[in-house]
Amino acid sequence: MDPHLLRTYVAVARLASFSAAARALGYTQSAVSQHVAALETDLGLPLLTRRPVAPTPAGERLLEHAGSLLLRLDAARADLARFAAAPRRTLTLAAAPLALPPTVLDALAALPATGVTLRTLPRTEIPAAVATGAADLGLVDGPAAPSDPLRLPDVAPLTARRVGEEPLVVVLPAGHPLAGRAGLGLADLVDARWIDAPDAGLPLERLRAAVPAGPAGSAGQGFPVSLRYEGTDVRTLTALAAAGHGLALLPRTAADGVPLTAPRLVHRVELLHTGREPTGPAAELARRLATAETTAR
Amino acid sequence: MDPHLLRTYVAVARLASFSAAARALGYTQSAVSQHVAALETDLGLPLLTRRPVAPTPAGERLLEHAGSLLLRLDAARADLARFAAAPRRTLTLAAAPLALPPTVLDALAALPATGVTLRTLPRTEIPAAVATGAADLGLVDGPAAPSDPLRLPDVAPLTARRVGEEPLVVVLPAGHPLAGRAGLGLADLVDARWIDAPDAGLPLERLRAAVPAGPAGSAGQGFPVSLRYEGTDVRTLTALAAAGHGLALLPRTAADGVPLTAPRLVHRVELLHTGREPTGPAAELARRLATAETTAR
DNA sequence: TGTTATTACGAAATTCGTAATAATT
DNA sequence: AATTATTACGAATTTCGTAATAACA
Repeated sequence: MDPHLLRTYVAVARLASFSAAARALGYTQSAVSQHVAALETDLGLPLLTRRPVAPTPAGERLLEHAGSLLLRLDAARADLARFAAAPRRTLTLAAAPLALPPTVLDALAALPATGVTLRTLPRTEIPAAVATGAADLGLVDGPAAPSDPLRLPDVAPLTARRVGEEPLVVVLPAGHPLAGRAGLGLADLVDARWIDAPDAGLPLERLRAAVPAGPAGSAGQGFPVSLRYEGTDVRTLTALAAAGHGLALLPRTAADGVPLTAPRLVHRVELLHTGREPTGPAAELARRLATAETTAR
Repeated sequence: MDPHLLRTYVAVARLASFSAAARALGYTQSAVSQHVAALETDLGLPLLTRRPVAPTPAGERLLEHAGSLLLRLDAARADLARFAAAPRRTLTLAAAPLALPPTVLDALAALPATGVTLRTLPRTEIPAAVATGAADLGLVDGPAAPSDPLRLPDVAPLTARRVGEEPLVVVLPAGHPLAGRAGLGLADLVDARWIDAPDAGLPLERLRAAVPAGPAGSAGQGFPVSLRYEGTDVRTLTALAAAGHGLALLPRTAADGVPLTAPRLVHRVELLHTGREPTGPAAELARRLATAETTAR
């Protein structure tokens, strides 16, 4: 299972064409065909049906493996490359949309302004961005039990450090029957209509798992979805919620809303960097965030 | 970064010798030397010091990456191999020492007796055993917030399903001052002496993270260790605890002890299998455990 | 001096492109 | 008929072993 073979196999499967993959990779049709054939004989299985080109069940499965395998390979190479590289003079920061609370923005503003690049990505892509060196530091967020670390996909040995934790609020449209209430429990809201915004907001899937059983034997799996928003723009999400498309759960500083009482969950932000100590501006930011965290407690 | 090169590099680093690695891998000294040289030029870094043979800092780091990388490769190959393999007639079960509650033992006993092999492993090795095909099914356990999934290292796309959850108890020696108490909170015990038994018991590290802040501003990191036990034998652990070497936290069915009141944690057991549906006896066991779980609720 | 890593070199295997062939729409 | 995958084949490269060399202990 040579990574080269895997890479071409992935390209062929994604483009659904040997020749297109060959063009994309700078190979010949012939070479691509040979790569796929070699992989198939190595594994002893057909991976693709030809005409139309589509992965077999085994091929589908290989795609899952290949994705994280190739990602890890890139991550390893990038990590090793940092040993030889000169200390960075610039800072590239990859942040999930809700992972920029005021503390982080302040620390960022206080940085001696070298070239800072800030990039917003869906939260699931942040670890990969840091691991492959596309970003020097990452800011991930998510719902978590108070003082529990986030669940992050491990693409490489990364270090995560908490830089913020705040309550969650529910964004309700003005006329909503619950709008007057001072505090709500998540369990009160399992039957409400929700906006599923896995990238801009918090993935509902996590909430389903977090709410113990549902009140009074509620069947189904709670948190029914009225609208799905696939972008990363938080203001769009709050606008949708205010307009009555459904409820949305956000950290307090991201939106005005009704606070959740005694929530089992908080919104947590973690700073992500590679296993070794960061250097240059990245180290500076990490230091500022660390002190901001400890003094705030 | 050819996997072959990685594999020989890992062997050389672990055996601290080119020639020993060559013997172990069925290569020549020369070939091994060339492999390492190729890897070093590819990455542009020295990975090993010679005489004595030891990894450089970059080499250390590569070892971390290589470990999970090669594991994932094996896992992918094993997973794909299952597509071609005949349905299994036997069942190999890899279980952590505390991951065999009565429900599981009952289900196992009720199986139409084909060849069943049960293997006890440290909990950290269970996912790898399942992913690489060394076991058909795995049973992992660990402390978790009630109805929260366990945190498992993702070596491959595995499926985990809860098969049991029970309270935790503290094993105290007979004369212990707290022995009379009906129920204890974990926070009462941060200053007690503990036995760290990451394989036989529950890793203390997890408890440190789980207990919010420590009572009355307790400094340090709580749960001081008086003895470390590295085996997987639960009876040894309970004996050590009873003899007064320190406290141990165990699931209720594994040991008599003082129950923990209102714990933020329970002991949870999950059944692990590969992403596709298991076949043969493995499927049978999974089915029995699923029904046992739902009827027990 | 004995063990162990590196280097030189050649045979064998592999990899990839050209070009011809076969199969599908 | 046109596009696209496979196959045949040869040149270039890579890989691994033998054997000589060099560097420790």
